[in-house]
Amino acid sequence: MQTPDLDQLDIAILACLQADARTIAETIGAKVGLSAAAVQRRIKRLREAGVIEREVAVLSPQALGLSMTFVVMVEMERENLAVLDAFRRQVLGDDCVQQCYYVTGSADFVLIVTCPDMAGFETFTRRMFFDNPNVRHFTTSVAMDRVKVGLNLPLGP
Amino acid sequence: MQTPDLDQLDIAILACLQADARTIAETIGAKVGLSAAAVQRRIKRLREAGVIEREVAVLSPQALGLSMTFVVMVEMERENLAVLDAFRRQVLGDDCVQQCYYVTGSADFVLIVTCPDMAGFETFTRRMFFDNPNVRHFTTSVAMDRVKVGLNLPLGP
DNA sequence: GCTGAAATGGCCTCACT
DNA sequence: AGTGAGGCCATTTCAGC
Repeated sequence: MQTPDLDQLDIAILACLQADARTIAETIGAKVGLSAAAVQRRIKRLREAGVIEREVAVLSPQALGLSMTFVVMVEMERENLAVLDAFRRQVLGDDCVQQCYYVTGSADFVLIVTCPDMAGFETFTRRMFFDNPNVRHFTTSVAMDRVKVGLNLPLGP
Repeated sequence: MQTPDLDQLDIAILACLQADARTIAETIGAKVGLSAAAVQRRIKRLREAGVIEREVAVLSPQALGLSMTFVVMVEMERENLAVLDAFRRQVLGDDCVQQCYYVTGSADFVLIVTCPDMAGFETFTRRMFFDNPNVRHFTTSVAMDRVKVGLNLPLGP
């Protein structure tokens, strides 16, 4: 990543695309005051520059039977690189883990986990935590409501 | 949401689209063993049924100068509906807040926050927490690494 | 260099089989 | 569900600013 000189037009285009990637160039052009061709040229440039990392379909967790979300704070036994890396790999390979952050503070990792039900989550905790001697402690919070699920980054000043 | 009878072909199509929403129907068809038109018919159905909620561009936080991510646990003063709803609205209107979950446990809310820098986060904490008498306590964890940022839901059995 | 207008080409859509 | 005609949209080209 090297060239993030984005003008206001780029920002406006990005705002449209992160709201709806299927917005046609003509519509965007009308909003930002550019021709459709110019919009598409900029989109192509933004893709190649990596400002637009990818374009994805957002699926409904409910429709897929994944109605439960959990926030889990994980504290590791000893913070050496090998242990942390092993846990990273385990997290990356587990489909239940939607997100994982390696953080400062009392916990080492924060996980956002989705499961079909409570039983699924128990199976998850077993394979992820109880079977892992390097996990000292974990704290689970059940998400009663997803107030905000951020896919959009704040744009503009 | 009422009609989640998805067969294996639907699942396979969804897997393609949540990896890359720009995958053309012909390519998907070759993978799953269907004609392009059949794939598009299914995609249309999945969109109308709400299984595909939307299609969005994923932007690079770095490219937009949002290099810092925080996990914040928030504890409210008194858990009455008015206070909680007010906080919800505040969260929804704040661009720094990427995600927010209302959870069980010692904390009431878990926030995922992105800011350009530490100063930006301090400004955020002031307007969101210190200026809010209903916030009893909050704990910040700085994300040193985004190990996994889940946009993909686990598909299949 | 970036823009807008027009021509080309690709993909989606729809009617029909 | 597959096939093919039609239409829409992205892409390229070219001239102008």
